[in-house]
Amino acid sequence: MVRAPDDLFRSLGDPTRRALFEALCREGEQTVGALTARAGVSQPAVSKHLAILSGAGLVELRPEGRVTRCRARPEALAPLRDWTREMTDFWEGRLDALDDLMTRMDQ
Amino acid sequence: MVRAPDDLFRSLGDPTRRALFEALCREGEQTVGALTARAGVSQPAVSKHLAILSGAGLVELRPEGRVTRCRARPEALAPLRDWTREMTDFWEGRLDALDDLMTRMDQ
DNA sequence: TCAACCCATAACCCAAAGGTGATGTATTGG
DNA sequence: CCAATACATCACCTTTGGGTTATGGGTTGA
Repeated sequence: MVRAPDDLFRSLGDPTRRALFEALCREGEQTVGALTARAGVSQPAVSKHLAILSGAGLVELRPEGRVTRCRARPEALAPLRDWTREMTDFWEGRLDALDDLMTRMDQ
Repeated sequence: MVRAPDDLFRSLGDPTRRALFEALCREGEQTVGALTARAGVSQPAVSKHLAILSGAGLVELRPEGRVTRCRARPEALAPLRDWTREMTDFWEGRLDALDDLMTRMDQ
């Protein structure tokens, strides 16, 4: 089993990166320049963040002429969803087991 | 709208903390000492991580005599689940809108 | 009571991460 | 063809974060 969620959590842990990803999800494809305009940080910072998001599979970077178009890949969130569900399931599984135990003890 | 997921992503971004949280979800309540035994880091490090997890609401610390019992609170993952769903919904919403546009253009 | 135990806190170190400005490299409009 | 544009990369700085050892404060068994 891979440590798939690791890169995801790490990438989305930074508020600037989360904001970039959110903007792309909400508003669709945008260029690096457009993202930089509202990011509140410099263009190199945005480029670096986008590279990290791209590395985690969360963003696709598509160079096109002299601009680079960026689009979100929300499918990449799947391992994260799976992980949270797994954690909750473990928890509820243990509760069920406890419940069974109590029931058997009652008899 | 609060930025609730921020603390969650940050907390779970560290592999050691993720492992602690996972252990508590899988195996239920444990003392700090028991967690330290397999954490691969020192006891102070574990205590610090647990404090962070507790701050994010992911873990409940219950001092009891001279031990401190720790249990996971998977309910705290809810904002994370909501956020991922929101991001996916935005994405699909935009796809639907695009679909509608195409349909209308076809006519 | 007192020694052993469990844990939190303090003080500190070091690597990693996020930020910047400067610069390089294609690309394109005029 | 040349100047401007868009972005990546470089070199560097500062802060943050995770790690450690040392220590202190409560709790408990002997």
